[in-house]
Amino acid sequence: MKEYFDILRACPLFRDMEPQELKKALECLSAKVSFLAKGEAALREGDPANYVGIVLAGRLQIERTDFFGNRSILAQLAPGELFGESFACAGVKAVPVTVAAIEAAEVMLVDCLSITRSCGNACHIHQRMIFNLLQIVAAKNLLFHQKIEVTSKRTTREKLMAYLMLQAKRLGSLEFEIPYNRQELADYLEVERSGLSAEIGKLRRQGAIEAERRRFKICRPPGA
Amino acid sequence: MKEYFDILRACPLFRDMEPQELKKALECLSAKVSFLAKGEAALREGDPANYVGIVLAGRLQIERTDFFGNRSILAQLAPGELFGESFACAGVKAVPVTVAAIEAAEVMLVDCLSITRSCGNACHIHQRMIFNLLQIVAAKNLLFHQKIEVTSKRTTREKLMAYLMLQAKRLGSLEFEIPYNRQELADYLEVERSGLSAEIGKLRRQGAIEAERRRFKICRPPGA
DNA sequence: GTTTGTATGTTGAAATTTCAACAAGGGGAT
DNA sequence: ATCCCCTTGTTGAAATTTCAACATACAAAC
Repeated sequence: MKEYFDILRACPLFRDMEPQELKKALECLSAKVSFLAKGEAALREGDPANYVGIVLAGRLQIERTDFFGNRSILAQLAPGELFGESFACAGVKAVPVTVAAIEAAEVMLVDCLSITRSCGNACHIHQRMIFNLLQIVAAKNLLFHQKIEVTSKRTTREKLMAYLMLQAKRLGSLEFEIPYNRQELADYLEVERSGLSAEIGKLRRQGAIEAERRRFKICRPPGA
Repeated sequence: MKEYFDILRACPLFRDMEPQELKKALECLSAKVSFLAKGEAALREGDPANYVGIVLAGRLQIERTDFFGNRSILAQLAPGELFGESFACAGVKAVPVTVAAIEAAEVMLVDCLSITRSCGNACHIHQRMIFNLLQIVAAKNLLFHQKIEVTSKRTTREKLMAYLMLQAKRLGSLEFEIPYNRQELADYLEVERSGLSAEIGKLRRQGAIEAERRRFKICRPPGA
């Protein structure tokens, strides 16, 4: 577990914990580490929802595919971020999503009970983790709010601009890179890829944005 | 605060607390109660996000209205349920939603810090509330997951059927009542009201469902 | 009973999305 | 350089949604 110490120190689950405490916490958690190839799943739809996952390296994507094969992307995860924690904390039996690596990745899986159930000797560590978990789950909530805000727009164009404006705001610049390619962006916005490409082309020709692969620049904010 | 004691005992924030403890907790929280007329807002978009609200009576709706006046309904709240807790716990400055009463209602507002900040004398009560809050926020997360699952469908028909199937499953019967009228249902599904009405009519004529105001019956599950 | 207002259903035209299919471009492997 | 695969852009037809407008039904108020 030593090699992951620095990543874990930065993980919000262990926020405000001394190195010593983190070490103790890790002993309590009896975590196991998995290595994932690109495309492999850390959690599959239907798996039991006891586990909290922590991304140690690489990037993963939370997605869900319906009956007809339509993929919907819910969020993307970077090192230090958690997944599965909402399902585990809410006490559902099975996870309704798949968490898949979009590049080679490493994750740590922890039984959620070993976080929330206080152990005898170091109770305040568990309390700290529970409190941190609360903030993490609440922050996830905000992410979903944002996704809903974006996807509730009725046209591809509006969805795209809403998404881009949010990213611009988040990153503090009108020029930025997004973590999705076209297909993934379409699956996040819940629209058709070809229609999205068409709309990007139109906005580009109108001089509202510049777009080159994952790099975007907002030249004229919408409503102007 | 006495008159609300029974509602509060059933509120998940106070789960697994003895009446004595609940009483102590309430002293800590220094809550204030508001009475709301139909249509009045308990929380308005842009308000500071320090407060956790608890519904004491009546029903409220979490909604958000964009630039162009398009309303989007995120969830509906019944007595005992919380609102605003995610924003407060995530530490955002302002709430991005409006919580409005759809009928005369009473709510209790509590500063979130008074929940999460342990006080000197009854620490375990705060710990219990933090733990309960974690489960509540996680459960909210599931609600958003469901909404996203429904609204990610591409056609009005699919959204409607996905929503109805979820309700049927939740309520354990193919015949049930929904909490939304047509306009509200459209705002939840993120579609046009007239298109929704048209689609309901079509499904009715095809014998797939029966629908009368808020009462629905699924006669033929989709895919059959 | 009548009035009034709200909720729901209907319709046709315009706008938009989806779908399928293909073209163009980039990057890596050999 | 060539081949191959993957990503992105383009296009036209079919399907769907939106929009505006109006008809009908229902419930509460007078």
